Amino acid sequence: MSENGTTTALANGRAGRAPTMEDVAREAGVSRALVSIVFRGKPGASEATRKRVHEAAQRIGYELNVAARMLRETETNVVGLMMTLKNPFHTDIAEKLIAAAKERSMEIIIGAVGQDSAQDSAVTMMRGFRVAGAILLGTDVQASTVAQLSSDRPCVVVGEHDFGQGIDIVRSDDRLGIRIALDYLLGKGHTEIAYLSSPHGQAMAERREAYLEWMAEHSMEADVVETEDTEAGGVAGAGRLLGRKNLPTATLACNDRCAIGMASALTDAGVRIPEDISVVGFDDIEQARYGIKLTTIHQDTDLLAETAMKSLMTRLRDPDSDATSIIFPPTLVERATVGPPAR
Amino acid sequence: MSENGTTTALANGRAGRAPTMEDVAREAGVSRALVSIVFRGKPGASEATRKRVHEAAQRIGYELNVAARMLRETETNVVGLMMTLKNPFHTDIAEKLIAAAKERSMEIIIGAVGQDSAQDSAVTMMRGFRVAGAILLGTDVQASTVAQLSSDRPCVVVGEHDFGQGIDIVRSDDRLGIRIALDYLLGKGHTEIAYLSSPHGQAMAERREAYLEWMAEHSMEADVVETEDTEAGGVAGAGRLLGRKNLPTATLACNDRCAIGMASALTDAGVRIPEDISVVGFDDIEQARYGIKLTTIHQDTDLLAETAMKSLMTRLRDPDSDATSIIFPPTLVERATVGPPAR
DNA sequence: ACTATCTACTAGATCGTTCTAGTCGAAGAG
DNA sequence: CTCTTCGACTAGAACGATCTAGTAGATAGT
Repeated sequence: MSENGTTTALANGRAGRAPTMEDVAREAGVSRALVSIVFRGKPGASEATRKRVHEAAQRIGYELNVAARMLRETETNVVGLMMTLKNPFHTDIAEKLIAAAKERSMEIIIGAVGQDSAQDSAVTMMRGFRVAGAILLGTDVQASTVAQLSSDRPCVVVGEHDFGQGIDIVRSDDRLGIRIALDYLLGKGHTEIAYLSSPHGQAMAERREAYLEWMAEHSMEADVVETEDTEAGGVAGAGRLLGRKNLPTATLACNDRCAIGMASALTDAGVRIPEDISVVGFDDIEQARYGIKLTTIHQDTDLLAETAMKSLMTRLRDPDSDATSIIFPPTLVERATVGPPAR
Repeated sequence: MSENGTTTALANGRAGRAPTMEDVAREAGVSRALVSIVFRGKPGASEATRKRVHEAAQRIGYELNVAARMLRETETNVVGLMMTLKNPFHTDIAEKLIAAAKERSMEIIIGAVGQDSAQDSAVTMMRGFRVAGAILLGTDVQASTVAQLSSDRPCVVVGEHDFGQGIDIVRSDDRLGIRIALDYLLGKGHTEIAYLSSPHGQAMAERREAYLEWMAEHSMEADVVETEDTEAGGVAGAGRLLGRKNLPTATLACNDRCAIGMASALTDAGVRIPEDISVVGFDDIEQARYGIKLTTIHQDTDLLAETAMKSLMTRLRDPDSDATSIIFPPTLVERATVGPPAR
């Protein structure tokens, strides 16, 4: 740029601008290209110069410009993660995904969707960043979301069901989970079992289906309370139950948040758990372990996260490989919310 | 680029590459610069062409390349948000911040730090993206983190205390919160009040200080249980209490997560809440409303989030304005974990 | 001594935008 | 009629990296 000696001293501190590789190169007495090589850890530089470059960068407070890198790079190591911040099951998996990504020196950018799921903005963000791949945490992943993303890059959906070919799925066996819970309740002697259902997403639909199927198989009367998969939904569901002449002896909720809300509202109304009514949840979020000590269906978030990342890496390496559906069996974890039926 | 008629038909679909503004321009029959004007919503294009450009973009599936925009743009509208995904208080504020950002058509990128707080990677990310400003959610924001970020852009710290000049602070009055809680317990007749303390961060230090101060003022014997500000920390704290000859009549925890963990462990041990011991938390996270129904010190997350965003916008508009510390008074919310002392 | 191979390094093109400095034609002012 | 102003539009430089295609010098094989 400025090649005259007099300005050189000022040149590395262009007013108000962050230093660039050019500045580092000048400081270290090498070319810009070599600085790039050093920062990418690619072969082609001696140990001595690597050290010199890093020191120079440190000295002038250089930080790599991610935008410039992303623009030029032919293959990116950024993957997008769509999730709901307020969903503990999501944050649990997300934290593990981030760790898994770091191990593979991948970057994760988070596309947060609100409770009211503005999935479009997450899609726009990921497409805008040209992420190499995407991991979508259910619940209620829209087919259009998947379609828009998967046309240009591999996608793996965690916790939701079918989205046509080319989409990797990693999830727990929701049907099995529900059956395990119901078998367990039956073993305790329960025959009047209500189910708190959520209208959101395929996983929730399958849980509901599995409940109906099992109840039919056992010639029991299905008792579905339609509500939401949140604490507030659980409270609403409890309200519905309390309005009846008599309560079921047990309830199975579509997830832990709903179970926790319901249990809380029931307790408020003077209904004792598990003496008067038993409650089972689904997911085994961290909060299920405290306070209420919820008996629930456990999903292995470590396994889910690690597998999701592995699936994505496989597809990134070999984009034409077949998409896989990996389904893990959930397990029951007994805590304190189930007892024998009251009547 | 290719100016010969024969390849034109193929040119807009360069194999494997996402369409660019150039492609949109060709499709709409205008220049690349005009497409840019349209996408930025800047004046300089007629309504008719705006429509034509948008339709062309839609038709060929164009999505703006964020990296290229960020690289070229002189002033960015991206702000960084550092937070802990697994901290419900953070996710609560984060969700509101995201909404507040959207209203102002700002973008937020999340730098997630794990429980074990790897704040450096969040700093690297934000500096790498050249964010215009940063919002840092405590707890335990390191001074070095703030220093590195604030040298190049305005920073507002939410929930933590002093970081020297130039740093905006938005927080609740922790000292007042603790005093309100203790006054309330005293009003109920409690004189043996233990405090579960966390070593992380300035806010926690101030809460602890305020407890010691208040106890001294009231000539009561301070009883600090050193633990962590998580559910597991609460369990550990309860264990410590249960190991004693007799329990205090009330406990105040450094935050709700800790209170919930403690309450859970106490209940497991057969200690009734609030009959045998009273429990007060701090923060009023959503989970405090369910199950345990924790009496706690409420922080207004709506207000905190909105104010943080406002402070940041002010500083972005006028970087030389004085940094402000905005401190809100917290309030007590009575639920079900406090009663008169057992003895 | 001649060629081949390897390591260390560099110049210049390139990624897809935004920004700067215009051009062109129509409308309005005198 | 000329001069200015304005709106609509465009060409080309710039942003800060990575990538391609090299060069120079050392080492080794024949």
